Amino acid sequence: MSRPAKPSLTTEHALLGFLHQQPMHGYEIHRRLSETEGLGLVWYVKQNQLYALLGKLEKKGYVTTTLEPQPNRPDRKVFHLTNAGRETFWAWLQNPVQHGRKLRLEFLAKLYFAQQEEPAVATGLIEKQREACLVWLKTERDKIEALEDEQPYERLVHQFRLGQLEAMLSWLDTCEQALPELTQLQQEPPEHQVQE
Amino acid sequence: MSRPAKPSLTTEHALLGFLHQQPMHGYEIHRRLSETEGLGLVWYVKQNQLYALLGKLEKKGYVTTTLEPQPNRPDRKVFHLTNAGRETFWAWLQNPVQHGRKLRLEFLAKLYFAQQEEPAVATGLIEKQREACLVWLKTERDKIEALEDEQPYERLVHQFRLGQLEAMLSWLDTCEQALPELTQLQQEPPEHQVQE
DNA sequence: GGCCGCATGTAATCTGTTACATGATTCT
DNA sequence: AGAATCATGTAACAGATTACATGCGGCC
Repeated sequence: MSRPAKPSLTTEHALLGFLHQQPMHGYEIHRRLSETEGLGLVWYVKQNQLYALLGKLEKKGYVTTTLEPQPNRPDRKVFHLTNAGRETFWAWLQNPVQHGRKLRLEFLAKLYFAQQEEPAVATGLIEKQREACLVWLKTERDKIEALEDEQPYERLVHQFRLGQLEAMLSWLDTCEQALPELTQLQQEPPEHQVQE
Repeated sequence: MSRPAKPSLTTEHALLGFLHQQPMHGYEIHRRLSETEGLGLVWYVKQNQLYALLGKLEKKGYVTTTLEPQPNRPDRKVFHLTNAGRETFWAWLQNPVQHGRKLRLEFLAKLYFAQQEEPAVATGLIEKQREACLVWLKTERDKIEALEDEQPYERLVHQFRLGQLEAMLSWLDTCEQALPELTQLQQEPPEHQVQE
């Protein structure tokens, strides 16, 4: 009788984003993640790990698979999003990351997919992330003030985090300004076609 | 006939720093890492993982152990640095970290131990780290320039990294300025005494 | 009586990496 | 002839996390 348990929303949910665009087979996802453009710049997943992750997503019921025979090649295993998968993806996409160190990978991945949706999705994500960052920032500032002039090492630690957070916040502003430019690219005709 | 292989210098070498101060048993190291002061603020290692790491360091020949009987308690297993351990620690301590994401944990750990040595050790570490960061900074700047106005997502990715690096560099300056304050604390009498 | 501190670990699990395996086609 | 591309994986190992295990003394 185990309940679905917590979704916990980690980076692997980003894979659902590819299937949200259209059903896709593993090799194709790997090809996209291997490009030096797009998400591949931020997140590279090794081929074997990718297949393992896709298998896990199937076991959790986020995707189903169909086999597409190829002449003289192994069958393509095409992954399709289920409703549960779609819901999980949306939840993942719209929630900010809960730690500063996750901006580098996970937030950038969210932004990548958010930017391909309605502009409002990306705007909302950025706004929520900014709020989260501001809370962390305040915490660090308070800690630094509380330390005053004692414990110089501890102060340096918090100043490091503070500096990183300030840079993140100012970068989030840059993101917001770049959004129109970002979303207008989506209007151009798609380049990749999976079905023949 | 396997050679010692590369030392590879990871965070676990930080443990050697505790033993550099004086021989110590596992529980004592854990106690220090559990404090909200000092290194514990940056690096928390779970008890069982700590024992595993210490065992690994012993197997690699960086430490030796002696048993110190306790009345009504399990024997203390006291770890002592070997010459190999001392050399490895110094190499780890003096070399900058090789990726920006390692500043948060590993560089801060290096700084913690460096600050307890001669001021020149900390100064040298900061300077080397600054040089490494400047190289990364230049790489990112070049990439951003090369992109010009195309590929706005890619530009955002590099701008994120650039912002983090700039914050790191400015923080390294703060570190250097804080050094005198930091090292003068070392002159005060030690608070922790292991031997009775 | 129950929890915290002292002091040590082992075992099972999860996650990720490296290496290995297959087999046809197209490019150089 | 050899390498790269297409397309899928398995097996072995390394690392960290979680849970489990022991046992005494002192405090509330």
